[in-house]
Amino acid sequence: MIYIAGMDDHADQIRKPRADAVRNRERVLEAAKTVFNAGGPEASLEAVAKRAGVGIGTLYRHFPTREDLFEAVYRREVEQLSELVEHLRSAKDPVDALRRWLRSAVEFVATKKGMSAALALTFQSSSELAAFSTDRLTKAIGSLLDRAVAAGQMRADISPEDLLRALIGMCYMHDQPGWQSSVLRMLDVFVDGLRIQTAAKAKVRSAKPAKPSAKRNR
Amino acid sequence: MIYIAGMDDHADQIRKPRADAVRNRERVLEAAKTVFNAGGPEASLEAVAKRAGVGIGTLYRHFPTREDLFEAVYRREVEQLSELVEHLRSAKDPVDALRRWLRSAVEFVATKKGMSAALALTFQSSSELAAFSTDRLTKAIGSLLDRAVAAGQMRADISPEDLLRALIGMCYMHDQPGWQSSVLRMLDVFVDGLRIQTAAKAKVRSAKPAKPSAKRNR
DNA sequence: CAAAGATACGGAGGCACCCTCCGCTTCACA
DNA sequence: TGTGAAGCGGAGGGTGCCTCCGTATCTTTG
Repeated sequence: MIYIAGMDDHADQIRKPRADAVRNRERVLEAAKTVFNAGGPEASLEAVAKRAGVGIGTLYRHFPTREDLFEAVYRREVEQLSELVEHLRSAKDPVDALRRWLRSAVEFVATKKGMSAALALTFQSSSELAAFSTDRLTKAIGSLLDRAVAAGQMRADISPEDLLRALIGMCYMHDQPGWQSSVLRMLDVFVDGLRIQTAAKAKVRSAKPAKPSAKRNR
Repeated sequence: MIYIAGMDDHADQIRKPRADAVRNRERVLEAAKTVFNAGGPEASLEAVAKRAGVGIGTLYRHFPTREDLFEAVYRREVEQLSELVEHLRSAKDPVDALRRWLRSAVEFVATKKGMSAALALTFQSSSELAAFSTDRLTKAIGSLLDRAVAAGQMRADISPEDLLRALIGMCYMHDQPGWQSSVLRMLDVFVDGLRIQTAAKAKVRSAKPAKPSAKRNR
């Protein structure tokens, strides 16, 4: 829902927001996206203000707390991720749909650097973004999970929260070389564990065994 | 290896370390354990010094960096965890041994609060503790894993590093209510996924289904 | 035991960042 | 174009990090 000039509120007339305020807010957001993606969620807010060409006071007026700013930056991203479920709803194999969504999530974290920290907030703070993310992502996973369970292909004793936690946890380790392939492998194991084994498919299912015998000891 | 007074180095005589230095080092360690366990690894070092009844300079002389202090506190803990493997080596079922060790690790994290952060370092820094932990824990897991693989009960395409990463990742979410049972459930799923299914055991194996149908949507 | 070094102590001080507050500027509206 | 509401910037007070060095304390030697 965007406010458009000329879209008169017939109720008490409201002053049009000042142009410079709008502009500055946008600049700060843009700068924050860059800075957070580069330096993680601990990055200096003064650096953000500087990069936005704005006083520190201005930054704090628009986003009173660090979380507010973080939230504004990553809310859209989380939404995008959760909407990915729509595309997968029509897939034939519900287990595979879940697997694919999880992989997309990993891809997402790999691309946007601040993402994993944003997701981690889900289980660590009670900010607004946390609530939002938890809700959206839980529902997203829940719908995939339900379908697979209903089809009798997946055990029913795992909640979406559980799965989300596992996903986020694994992605949180995202700064070692090779983390991505490792996580993908783990997710496959995971999904295999969730699956209800039928006699016909009782064989090990692994998507792409990284290397037949993984390197041991460094 | 502890230095004992009277245990003469026959080489160049070495001055006995000053008593106050030894005492202070110990005090700082003790204080740090408390403070880190309470406030996490970001806790104020000045608070540590204060609690130790020592100047900040003294703290820094003994432990030049935050990591040094953290390492000194948690090295012992990690060692203890890795030694737990010895007890499990004799177990009959190698898969179960692995499962048990993982559970112990979770228990460990639940008890010592700074632990999960210490473990997370493993994949995030290149501190000495990180190297030490990685080495010890990788070997610990590796030995359990190898046994299960050799017995033909577990797939071979997962490395100890992978598993460690998954474990740490899941534990990293350790500050929400109910995390522990959630993680335990996840670990069961995980081990199930690792297992090579035989026709005889092709049934879902779940240790203790938390609640038959886990709460969905909050 | 006393003197002499060697060693360690403490905390002041410089730096970076956090966040608040308020005098000054700029904008929307009339 | 005047005017007050809205917004701006950055000084300033607070906290924590870490370094540096004058002073205090300990070990050793005579």
